[in-house]
Amino acid sequence: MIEVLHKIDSVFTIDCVIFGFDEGELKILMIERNEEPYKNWWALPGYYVGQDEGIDHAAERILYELTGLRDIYMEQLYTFGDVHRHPNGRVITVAYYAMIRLNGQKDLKPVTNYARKAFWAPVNELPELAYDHSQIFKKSLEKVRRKISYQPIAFELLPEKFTLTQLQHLYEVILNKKLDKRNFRKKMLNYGILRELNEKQRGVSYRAAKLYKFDRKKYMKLFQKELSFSR
Amino acid sequence: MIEVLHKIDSVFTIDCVIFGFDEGELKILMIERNEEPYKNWWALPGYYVGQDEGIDHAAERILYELTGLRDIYMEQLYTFGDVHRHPNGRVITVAYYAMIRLNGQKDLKPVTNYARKAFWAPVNELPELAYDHSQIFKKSLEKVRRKISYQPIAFELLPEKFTLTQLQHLYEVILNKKLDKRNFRKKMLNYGILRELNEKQRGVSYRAAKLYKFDRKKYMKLFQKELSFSR
DNA sequence: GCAAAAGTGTTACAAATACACCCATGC
DNA sequence: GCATGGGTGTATTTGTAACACTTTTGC
Repeated sequence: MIEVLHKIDSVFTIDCVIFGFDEGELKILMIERNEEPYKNWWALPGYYVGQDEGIDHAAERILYELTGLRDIYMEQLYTFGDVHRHPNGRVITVAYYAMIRLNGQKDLKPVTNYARKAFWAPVNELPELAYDHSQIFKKSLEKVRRKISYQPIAFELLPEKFTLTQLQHLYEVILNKKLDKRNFRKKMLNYGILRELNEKQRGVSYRAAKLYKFDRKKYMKLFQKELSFSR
Repeated sequence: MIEVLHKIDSVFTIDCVIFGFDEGELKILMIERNEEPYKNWWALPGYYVGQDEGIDHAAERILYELTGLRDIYMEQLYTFGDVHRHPNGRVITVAYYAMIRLNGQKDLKPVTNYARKAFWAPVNELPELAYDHSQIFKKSLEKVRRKISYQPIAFELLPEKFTLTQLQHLYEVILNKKLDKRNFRKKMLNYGILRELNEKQRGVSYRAAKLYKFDRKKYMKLFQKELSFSR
């Protein structure tokens, strides 16, 4: 018989990985920290979980306080609990992630002064982040890559109306590979989850493309049939 | 500006979902609790995380203390943090899962007396479990179902040497559907990750089947090529 | 010889891939 | 008229699905 440890309190936080797509680039929502440790460093929006709140709810609250974004549906990614991940001692964090539409630049205004500012950063040009946030970011990018191959999460990132080429570019950016135009369009249209609109692009100096909408209802009907863009 | 909560301690635990396969049934490792709350109830092996240990390490320690099993590689499943999931107050738990081989009945001997005993229970006949463990179990079963469709985790559950029929039965049990014998064998052998042995089943009262081994090296070479048994 | 499971191939259909040219528009 | 991206079809290959009978073995 070995002696059993008794109840031990730990400090507990949430970090949010929020993806956006803008100017043909995949971006991630960052804050600039205004407190020690890692003062002035870039970090994922994250903070302590309250004693009396569920963690899903805490994630939404924290994201709002640090960035001003509300009502973002996030999913849990992973929990990070290395002993030395936080310089002040044992802090366990649950990472959440979401993909959102950047239509017309939603205002990013931290409601606390724990963050000096919040901003979108291209995922390809990130410096080293505070704590183990670089690792958390890396893991969420892998997750998004896997997930986009079988679920229509790409639509969350695009404006409501989009062209097939925009959609394809987004897939290419996330999967980091070129896709064949004809095959991509054939496959996408075959799923039957896009609704063609009676509308075209405007203001482009070349042939205007048709606009499409993601048809959530039709998608829900297929439901089990998962999309596949793995190859 | 709203006021920001300050550091808040939470109680933090790990729960382990361990799958096994025996007598043609999928089983899960349970303990019978010896302490309040939920004294005498069935529960997943789980306990408090130490102040100075990483959570992955804590998972291994806790599984050992409650069941006597050592060196089981577990993966993280999900973190459960509803406010009311634990009657004694706020307790956040990280669930881990693993699939293991039950060769010759490994001894199950709790090293603490927090568990009265540990035992294998068929997944189809579980009663309601302590805390939210029924929910945790349900989520891990879904995960295993998804994962077996694209990764060779089935081999972890079988004895080292097995027949194709045993392998097929395991897939059928986990996926909860019948598979076609000829197609299954064709597909499996085509992957090239099975090594045929110069050995046959013994002690059966019908035509003895060839035995196979999972060839981990060949699998690692394919690596990216994920197995598919989704339909 | 019979019960019980092992073992085996073909055909039909669906999905994925590779591949190149003309079209519409704004300037 | 030219630059730019929009839009389209076919042939090939690959993978999946459906399907039934003979063989081996222990008793």
